[in-house]
Amino acid sequence: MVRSACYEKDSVKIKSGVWIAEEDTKTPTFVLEHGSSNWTSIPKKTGVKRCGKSCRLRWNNYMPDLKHDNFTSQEEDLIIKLHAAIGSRWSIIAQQLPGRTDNDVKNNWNTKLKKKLSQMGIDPVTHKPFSKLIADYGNIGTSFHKPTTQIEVANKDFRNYAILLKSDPYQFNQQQTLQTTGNSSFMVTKSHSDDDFSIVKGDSNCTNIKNETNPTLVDAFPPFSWNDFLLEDAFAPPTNNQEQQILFSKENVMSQNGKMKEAMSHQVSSCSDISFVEAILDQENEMFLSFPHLLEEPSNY
DNA sequence: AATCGTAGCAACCGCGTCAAT
DNA sequence: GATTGACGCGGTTGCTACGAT
Repeated sequence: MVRSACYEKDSVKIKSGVWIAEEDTKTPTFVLEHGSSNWTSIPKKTGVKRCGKSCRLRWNNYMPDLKHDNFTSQEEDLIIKLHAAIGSRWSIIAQQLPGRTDNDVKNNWNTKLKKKLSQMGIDPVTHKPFSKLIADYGNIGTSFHKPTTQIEVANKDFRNYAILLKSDPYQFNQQQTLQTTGNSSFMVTKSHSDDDFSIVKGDSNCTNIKNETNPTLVDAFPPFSWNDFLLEDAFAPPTNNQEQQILFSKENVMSQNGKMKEAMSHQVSSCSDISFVEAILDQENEMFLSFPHLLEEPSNY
């Protein structure tokens, strides 16, 4: 189905462009009084000649509790770290920054942070130093390995998130939720009083989730370093030494999946609407637990 | 003073997903 | 199962302000 995002309905001319004061008064007043359950009806009820989508966007960007001042250096650091970990998922990143919208975060990234990283010699896409990218360019084809299985992808996500947690003690003293692959999300909790943090795989609709603690994942928080913003090379095979030290080795991931599975089993009792996709992923995880050799390098056909 | 280039921000657009019919 | 409509997200564009020439 192809149609314009904002189309004319009932012969009402849809206005576009900058919002005027009158429109800015009508829409928020209506939303505050009646809620925002049906955006398409709001233009009709308020008399504003905008499409519902436009009203929603305007409301989201100008809700009363939003900040409109410049980003602090702490906020910018957090954006960089989160971008390194999960990429340009602006809505998720914005959830970690109270009072900021995804549009704010995205604009700040595009106008300031990308340049900041580039000036420091760091590629804002891969979060690697340009020098390393150039060096790696010469090695393309010799050691190319993409994460292909569900567990390997999760492994990469966890490794990135572990880097994130390692490098940011001030932000992650509370429950944090990050969406990773597919419909899944992982909730990570950490406290400053000990070095433990817990990971559970969750569903956004579920509120009663039981945690499993894993004390081995992060041992200590080193001082801040820009190196923390650099992603581990996802395509390079680990050296023997790295293989031993890596936070989320296959065994760890399998262990994690076991724990997540266990955690999820607690969830099932409280969440009746666990998705079909999650069930399929469960089956896949169970298969890999039973047949660990399947985690080995895929065959080249 | 006029022109040009750039940065920052607001809004639009297209697509994917989901729910209702 | 197919269609339709609504919502949410990320990429992109356009406008405005401001500084440099």
